[in-house]
Amino acid sequence: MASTSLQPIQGMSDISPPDVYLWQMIEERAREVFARYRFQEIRTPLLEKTELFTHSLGDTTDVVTKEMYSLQDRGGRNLSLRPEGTASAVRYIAAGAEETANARVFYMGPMFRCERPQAGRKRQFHQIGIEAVGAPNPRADAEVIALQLHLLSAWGLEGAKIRLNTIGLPEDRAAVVDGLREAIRPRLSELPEDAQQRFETNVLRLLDSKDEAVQKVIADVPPVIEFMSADSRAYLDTVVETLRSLEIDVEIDPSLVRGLDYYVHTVWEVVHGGLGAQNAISGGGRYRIQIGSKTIDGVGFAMGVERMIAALGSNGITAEQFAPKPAVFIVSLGEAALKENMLLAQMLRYRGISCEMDLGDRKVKAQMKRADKAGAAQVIIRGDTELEKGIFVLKNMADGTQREVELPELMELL
RNA sequence: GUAGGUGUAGCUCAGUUGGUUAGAGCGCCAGAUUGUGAUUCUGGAUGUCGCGGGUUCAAAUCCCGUCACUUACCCCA
Repeated sequence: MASTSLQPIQGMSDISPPDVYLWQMIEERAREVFARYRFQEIRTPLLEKTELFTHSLGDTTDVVTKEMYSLQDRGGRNLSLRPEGTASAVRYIAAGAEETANARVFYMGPMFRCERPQAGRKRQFHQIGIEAVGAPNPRADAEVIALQLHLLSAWGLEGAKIRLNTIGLPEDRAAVVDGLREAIRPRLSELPEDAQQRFETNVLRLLDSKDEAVQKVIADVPPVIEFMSADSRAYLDTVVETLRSLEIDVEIDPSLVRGLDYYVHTVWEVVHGGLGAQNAISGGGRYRIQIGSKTIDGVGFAMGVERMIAALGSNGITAEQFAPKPAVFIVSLGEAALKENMLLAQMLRYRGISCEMDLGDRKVKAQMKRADKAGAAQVIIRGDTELEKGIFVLKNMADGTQREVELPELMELL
């Protein structure tokens, strides 16, 4: 058992081989898909002014009030590790000129939230996300959702579902809140105490409560869309219609709400079974963020990589399947051969052939065993006898056959 | 912040009402005739039983504390 001082801090973990190969696969395929949809990568700092997050996410949201890693630098500036990626991306876009007005960007990297860790929740976790900036257009929302599904299939994920809803425009918010309160008020006494408080502070949040008593009341409440303007309803209709024409199946979930204040219109979540309580692998939506003197409209999503990996794992997709294997393993016997084989290995590596060898003076059997474990397709055996004759024994590990070859032929066969 | 669970070999875990040399499987290393890998057989190494204190003739086992991990609530990816 490792001593505690050797462990990373709570809620953060090392990603080591072979796990890292799954991460690489996910990142590589994401880049391929993003390129097809013409999204470009941006890399923003992990540390930002705290106010960037309080202003864009909402200064009463849980993420901002109790989950940020905040600190003061030596100049007394209030800084925070980013708890999500949209704020930074939008800051970058708002700072730019005309050409970024319709930016399509993606990012991947660590995010930080100082919460109690549990299944599917780390304090340092990783997100892959995109932002498509531009005036609200329901077709853009649909395209982003289509991209999201494309990603899932590129990764080989089965069994994910999309839940979609609208939370309307800020102008609708008052009507929605009033409408909900009106509908719930007669049964307020049925709710537990904390839910009654939320009735006052944030009624919307009651919709996705896990509390049975709350759900019972919510079940009889009309869907939020009924309190919205005709425009907001038409917006959702167009999103759904566009998705249908792309043959994308979504489930409308009137109870879906989001925890960040910047969302408008369309919001959605990708959920997957077999993940534990945190079953959302991705959250997305359309947003409107005031930043400086500008208002940025956009639509995007962020996927939790750790949760994605858990979902893939429940589909039987594991890191081992993506671990690279050496093209060739070199077995040596004798001092002179070992020395020559290191030179051979170097030459092969410079020619782009991945190659592993044992630098000790272990027995052939032990070296063969290691070659097998490493998954080498072929093994070169060269001892002092081969060295004298100027030949190489090349063994095919799959069928066990082997032959003696000279250097030119060896190079051809590798 | 609140509540439950767990902490024994590199990994997964067993350890019976406290009883003396703490186990298994996997992995690792070595051997089964001379330089050949998935199998089989034989042998071997490795533990401050999370840490600290207490009860006891005796503690991995009981009690207290502490740390870590884990699951769930809140909320979120």
